[in-house]
Amino acid sequence: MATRTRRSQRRTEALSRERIVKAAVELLDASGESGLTFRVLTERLETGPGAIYWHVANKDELLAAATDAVVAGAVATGATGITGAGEPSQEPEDGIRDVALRLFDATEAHPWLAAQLATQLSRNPGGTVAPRILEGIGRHVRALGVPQDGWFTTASALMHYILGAAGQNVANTESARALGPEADRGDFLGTVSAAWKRLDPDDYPFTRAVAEQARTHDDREQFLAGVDLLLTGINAGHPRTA
Amino acid sequence: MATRTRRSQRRTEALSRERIVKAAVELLDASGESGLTFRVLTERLETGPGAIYWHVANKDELLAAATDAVVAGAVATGATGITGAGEPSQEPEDGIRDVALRLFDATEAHPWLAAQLATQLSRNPGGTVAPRILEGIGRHVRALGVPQDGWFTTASALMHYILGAAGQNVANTESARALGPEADRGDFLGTVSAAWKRLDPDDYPFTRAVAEQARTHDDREQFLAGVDLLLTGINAGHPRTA
DNA sequence: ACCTGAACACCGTTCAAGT
DNA sequence: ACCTGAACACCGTTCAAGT
Repeated sequence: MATRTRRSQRRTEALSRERIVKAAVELLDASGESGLTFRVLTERLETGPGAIYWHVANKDELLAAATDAVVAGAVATGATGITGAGEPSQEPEDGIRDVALRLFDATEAHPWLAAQLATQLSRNPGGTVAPRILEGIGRHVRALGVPQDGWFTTASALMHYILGAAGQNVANTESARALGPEADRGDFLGTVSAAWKRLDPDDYPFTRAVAEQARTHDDREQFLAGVDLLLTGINAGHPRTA
Repeated sequence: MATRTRRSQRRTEALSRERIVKAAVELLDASGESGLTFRVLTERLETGPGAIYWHVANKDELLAAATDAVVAGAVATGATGITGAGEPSQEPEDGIRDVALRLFDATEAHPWLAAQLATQLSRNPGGTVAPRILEGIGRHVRALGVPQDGWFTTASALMHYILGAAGQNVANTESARALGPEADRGDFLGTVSAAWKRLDPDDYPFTRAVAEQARTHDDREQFLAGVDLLLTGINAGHPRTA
């Protein structure tokens, strides 16, 4: 059974918090939150559970680290509207749409992210995730000409909308996936739409009236429409004269 | 040990899905998601796990039912703006603020709700939770004079914002509680604010600039300010002439 | 300082058996 | 139809022991 020189050439790199978090993200991407287990993490990293606990306090911290890593990557890509030279390069509105879409796309690429963001922000709002997002949005809020005493409220409103909407998008994508390999999101939205049309007309007139729109809507477009609603409201409060 | 007539008068009511869900909500309220266990549920209801599984498919379904029950209660109270007589009774803007606040308050009364809403909507968007919220908001969106082809987008934007913001509010309340029994949310916000002020000035200029506002802000006010931002944006799109 | 791996307490879920 | 409760597979976490 050659317990010896097997795989001697490709020496396993030393365990590190970084490697553990990376493996965690991969497991989460591959099979969701329930797929992240110390057992499979242990196999994947070819160690024992004790080794992992040396680098990471517990599973909650591991999930937080995974969330933070992904958010950091999402917000960082594209340098948040400030390009190398330092010129503004885009209108503040576009900057906000940009950050929003990056977070939106991140939740699409990592379906576990949305629920995890809610949990992380909720259990540990003093953590690193909120500042990352706030900062990504905030620079543009300032550029928008919002008076300083409205900065926090404005940036928070945008952040809350983004997180809420991104979560809902994952919902649709994931549920479509759950319908089967050959089903697409159209099939799934059709199912939801049909269910809504079957609701009690007395109790759910609006939802029924809107069922058709739910079936044909584009998530990305709808997401941006919501951002624009907020932008309009924000700009109405302090008309830019420049 | 008198196995007999003990508690014969207060005969245990028959088990039912309703009783199970009620007990689940109580456990969740008392000790969070980790406090809801088939073991303690079993003790509380004086049965075996098999009995519970007769009424409920699994833990996920139980969590979904608990979430739905709480949302139903929150949205129903106050009859969603339509009083007995049938008169409008309030401006549509106030109706929206009303529904929003009810959901906001519900997440405050049931700290597990926000994260659970994200999970439920995400795993099962065809469920009952989304229609309930949509309907509560939708009636007022219609009354606002939004053209029909904008109904879904508008109501969805409001729902997403509400869910995102409510989640963040829980965050602050819970974290304050975690600081200790005598700590209030002011103590907690102070801690977060201080942490933000310690961030790298180059990486986090906005978050640092906003740290003081974070310390003194009122969650409820900020929540409503966001709703109003959206309302302004919505009304700007289709000026009411009435 | 970092890692091993057996052991522990606890979890959701099943199922043959009862009434 | 509804309930019992022992049993199963699996989970996060600990810790004495190694290097």
